[in-house]
This record gives sequence, structure tokens and C-alpha cells, in this order.
Amino acid sequence: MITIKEVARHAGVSMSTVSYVLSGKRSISEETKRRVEQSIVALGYHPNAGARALASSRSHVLGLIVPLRSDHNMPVIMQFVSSIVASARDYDYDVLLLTKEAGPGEAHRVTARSMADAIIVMDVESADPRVPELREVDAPVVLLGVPDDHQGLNCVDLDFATAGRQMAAHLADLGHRSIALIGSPPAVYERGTSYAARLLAGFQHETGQRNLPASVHSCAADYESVSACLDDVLHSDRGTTGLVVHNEAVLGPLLLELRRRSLEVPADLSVITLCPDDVAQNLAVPLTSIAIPAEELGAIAVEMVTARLEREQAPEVRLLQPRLTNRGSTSAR
Amino acid sequence: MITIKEVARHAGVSMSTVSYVLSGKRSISEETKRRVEQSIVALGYHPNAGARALASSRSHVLGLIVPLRSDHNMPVIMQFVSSIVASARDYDYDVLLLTKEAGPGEAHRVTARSMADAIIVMDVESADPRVPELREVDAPVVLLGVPDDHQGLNCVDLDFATAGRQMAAHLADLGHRSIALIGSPPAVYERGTSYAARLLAGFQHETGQRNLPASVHSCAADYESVSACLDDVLHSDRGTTGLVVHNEAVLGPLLLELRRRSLEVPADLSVITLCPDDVAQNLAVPLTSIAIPAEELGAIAVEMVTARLEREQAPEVRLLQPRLTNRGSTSAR
DNA sequence: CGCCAAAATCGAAGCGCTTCGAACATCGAT
DNA sequence: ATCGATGTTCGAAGCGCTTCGATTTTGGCG
Repeated sequence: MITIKEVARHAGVSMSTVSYVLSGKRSISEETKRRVEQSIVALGYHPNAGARALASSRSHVLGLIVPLRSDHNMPVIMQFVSSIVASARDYDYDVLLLTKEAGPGEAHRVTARSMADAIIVMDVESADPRVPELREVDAPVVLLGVPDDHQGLNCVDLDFATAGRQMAAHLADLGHRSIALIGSPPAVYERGTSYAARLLAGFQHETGQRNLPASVHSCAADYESVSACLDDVLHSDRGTTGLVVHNEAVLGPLLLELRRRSLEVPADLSVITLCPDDVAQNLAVPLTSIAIPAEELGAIAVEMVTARLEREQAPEVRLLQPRLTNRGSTSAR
Repeated sequence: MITIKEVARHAGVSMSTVSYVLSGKRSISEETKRRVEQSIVALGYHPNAGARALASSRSHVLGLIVPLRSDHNMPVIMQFVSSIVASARDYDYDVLLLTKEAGPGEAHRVTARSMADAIIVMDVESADPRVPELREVDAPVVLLGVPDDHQGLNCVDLDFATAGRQMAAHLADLGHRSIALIGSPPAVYERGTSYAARLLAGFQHETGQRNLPASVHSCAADYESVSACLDDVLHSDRGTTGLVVHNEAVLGPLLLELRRRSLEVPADLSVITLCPDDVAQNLAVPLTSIAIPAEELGAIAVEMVTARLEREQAPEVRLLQPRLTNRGSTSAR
């Protein structure tokens, strides 16, 4: 193993000089810097992470708690993970993979051992049992999602309430007089997934304000449930002409079933949804949608956590404003 | 920060004694062990990972290279990841998340810096460009998948060739005289995903041996492609009565379309597939299938890698024998 | 009762790096 | 020539742990 000592000898300088060339924490003459860098390449030197961590008390590792067996949407979760890992590398951090399933205490374990400098937590629920312990962690923590009690914690999320409001408003502005929301299966609401509840609240707030009749439906992803749900939504008494869908898994079967019933989108039914852009884009009928900006949310989480590693900062909740893309699946009535 | 020194003082022993209590590498009297353990709890001691890694030259971390943006099956990938992380923890290892997208050299980077003791590589292709560099990594490496040239590398995978043979044989034994294989979209074969090719080879080997007419179809996951593919498969000239499906994403639309055409499984068409058990189980029609044993494969990979960390061992390719579960979706003819 | 091997414990030397104060060199201003 | 000020480099002290040889304790046995 090549050590910094050998690099120093090869370049004819002291160890500390090599260290400063690497870290840039003190000024080094161009000439010396060049020589050192050449030696590093010539010898194939790679700094030892353990030694570095020990001496600097910084592991340059971020702990990421991921729901690996969750029922919901793996692809979206992957988008988050992917963006977090990429952003972390931009800041010169690596990512330690922790699972939600491994239970609480993981955040504490890795920070107490100085395996990670900070923690990012995915898939946060309204009444997330991990919250109290996360609050005790002696390192920066950022949650992706907003628990009910987020006192003293950093959170990043899409503004789902506004998203719900916007989607309802979008349909209302187009003249729809009766609209429906298809959400997640009951289990998701029972579990207290905060985003589902927040979107619902925004939706109902807007329809309430406008005095619009609005029905809300919980729906599972299988074909039968979708069909049954659609029967309910389209029940003639309602006169529903606009549909908000907040359930990615339902989209495919839904469009299929609409076609089977010879209902055109948007001629017979306007549909707007909230899902990742690439999903909305690639459906049988591309749908007007509000994006789940996984990429940005992940990047922001990393940025927050690294910022707090640099300097103390008060906890903060950051809600990303929704972005609506029109793909022609809604029309005036 | 509580250090081993303070634990030693609190327990009235030397640092080394505490260390030996923790590692079990030398015998310690029951009495002393108890005292030390009490002190550890009392003080809330957590060993510093960096210091430990530096002194022992073992990070107790496994690097895992995951395809985070791949087109294919996220849920299956997650099953692998999940099982690997869980197994790793069983052996007291943590997992550093590396992405396939970050490019080659990641394995070298983390091992050269002693951030990870060994590497597990997912989503390996037939002619995987990473293979040469992985061979150079100075640490145990295990690939999940078998590249064409696996000289000197450890590999773990399902025996897809045997799986292909078994599925063909299963249908043939039931008296089917003409069978078809629905595989992945062309892109997957072009990319040289080794498992697809190996299954195909096994399938053709078996049908060849038995002199069975057999057609092979490449198929994308969208409804239109499935329908078109089915037209082709069921073309009356073929007289196809048995179907092997090696494409998880196609299963849902396929069964839907069969029902639409009023074709019963297995009365009109016997169907057997290769996919995770829980998927086969929960389809509209539960399917007889060969499992993708993600759980076991992940566990084996971890076991191999840790074994090679203990003692030098010759590289090895381990192919898991397929396990077929009958769910009644095939019948005699 | 003394001896010796085995068991238990200690002390100290690193592991490879960062960081701080000090030393040295350079140079424009006095 | 002299003096700071500024820029550059060095030396050494740790960071918290593991590990190895040495030392002490124990207990069985002649």
C-alpha cells in the first residue's frame, strides 16, 4: 500500500505538504503542487479512508435509509436513491445503504461509530416511529417527507397540498362541474403516508372553496379493483367529467379499461395525475401531470445535509412547488 | 466522544483488554468480560469505525454496484439489494452503495482507499465492459450473473440454461407437441444480457432433442406488443398449446389479453414462466413457475465474499439449480 | 511446597492521515 | 541594510483502535 509518506519522499516534500496539496487547506506553490501531483499519479497513491476519517473526524459518507421491501413504487424510490447517490458524489461523499427494515437505531449506530457524517431518511410517514430517535442523532439529518411532528428536523418534500389544489383547480378552470380523485389503496392511508393525506386535503380544500361536487376513491392496482372503482367514479348520478389520479400503479389498467369502455381521453373524461414525468409521458395516453421531482428532491436533500455539515443551521422544512405539464389529457367542457 | 480508553478506566482494565472483550480474539475471564460489558453500556460506548479500520485494515464494509437507472425490473433488483444488505449485516458488514452508472473504477476507488473490503456486482452482462477492471481489483469480488469470460472471477447465478430446459421439458412431458417461448424485448438480447441468452439456449436444446416444433418471440411490455405477439404465437399453423414466458413485465397484459380472447389457462393454453415467486403467485391466474431466487442468490454472494475475506480461495462459479413450483397453469393435453 | 504450562492481562508500538504552531524564505517599504 | 508582512513548507502531536510480545496470575501435579 502506497502511503502519503512515500508520496512525500518521492516528491521531496513533507507529509503535511502532500496533505495540503490534497485538501487545498493551505496555499502551496504551483511548482510544489505540480511535483506532488505527479508523484501521486506515478505511485498510484490512494488516501486511506480510515486514516483520513480518524484524523479529521469526517467519514465523507452519508447514511441513507431506504425502504427496500415497501409495497409501493420501487421505480420512484430508485429515482430518489439514484439522484441522492449522484449528488453525494458531486460533493465528494459516498453513500452507506441502510434499510428501513433493519429497524430504528441504524441512524444512531452509524453516526455514533462515525461511519457516516449525516443521515438522509426516505419514506417518512405522518406518525413515523423513527422520528424521536432521529431527533436524538448527533449529526445532521434530513427527511424526505414531512412527518406530523417535525419539530427540530430538516425535511424536504413536494408541496402535495398545493399539488392537490392545483389539480382540482386545473379541472375546475376548464369548466368541469363534478370531479373525482382516485387515490392509493386504503392501506396507504391507514399507514399514514403523509403525502397522500396532504394531497387529499389540498384537493378537498379547493373543491370545497369552489363548491364543486367531488368524490374520493381509494383503489388498488389490480385490474378488477380499477374496473370496480371506475364503475363507481362514472356512476351516472355524479356526472363526473374530470379525474385526478394520485396512484401511479393504477394508471396503466385505468387507461386500458377506459379504452375497453370506449371512453376517450379527454373527450369523454379529462384525466390529470401526479407521477414522475417519464411515466406520464409513456402511458398509452400521455397524461397531463404534476411531476414527482425525485431528482430535485434528492439533490436538495444532499445539499441541505452537506450545508449543515459545514456550519450549524436551524432546522428547516422545504416544500418544492409543483410543476404542471400539459399533455393534452384534459380539455374544456 | 467516549473512547475505548475511558471504557478501560471505568472498568479498571487496560485498553487491550477491552479490545479483546469486543473482538473475542483472546480469552478473557468471565468476571472481567462482565465488568467491561457493563462499562460499555454504562458509558454508551461505540467503537470508532475509522480507527478500527485503520488499525485492523478491515473496513467491515462491502461495496455493492447496483444498476440504478436500468430499464429492467426494479422490484427484482430491490429484492437482491435487500437480501444482500440483510445478509451482510448478519456477517457484521455494512454496505456502501455504488452505482453502475457512476462508471467503472468505482470498485477500484473504494477498495484502493480501503473504504470497502470486497465488492459485489449486480446486473452483469455477457460481455460486460467492467470485467477486465474487476479482475484487477485487489479485493474479493463476486458477480451476480455470469459474463462470457469469467476467468478468475467469482460468479453466482441461477442456472438459466437448466431452467430453460426444465420448462420446455415440463410442457413436453405433459404432451404438448408445439410450444413457444416469449422472451424479453430485442434490446435485452442485443445488450447481451447473459441470462436471457442462456435460458433461450437451454429451451432450444431441449426442444431440439425432443424434436418439438418451437417458436421464439421477443416481446415488449406494452399492451399492443403483447397482443401482437400473441397473435403470432397462436397463429393456427403452429398449433401451439404450451407457452414459456421469460419476461416478467409481459405477464399481466398477457393474461389480460388471453381472457379478453376467452382463452382459458390451462384448458386452452398451458403457461409456465420464470419470475419471482410472489409475482407468479399474485397474478390474475397464478402461474406454474421457476423462481428467481433473489433472496438466496444475494445471501450466497455475501457468503462467498466474506468467505474469501477469511481465507484465500480459488474463484468459483456457482449456479443455483432451478426450483419449479406447480400452480396449475399447465395441464396435460 | 515448588515448578511449569496455560490462562489472563498489560504496555507500547504502530496503522496513515490531518492539523497546528513554528520556521524559513521572499520582498516591498522604510 | 532592516523590518514586518506574506506566502510556503516542515515537524510533531495526536485521532482511537488493534495486535504482539511480555508479564503476571492461576492451578494442577510431582
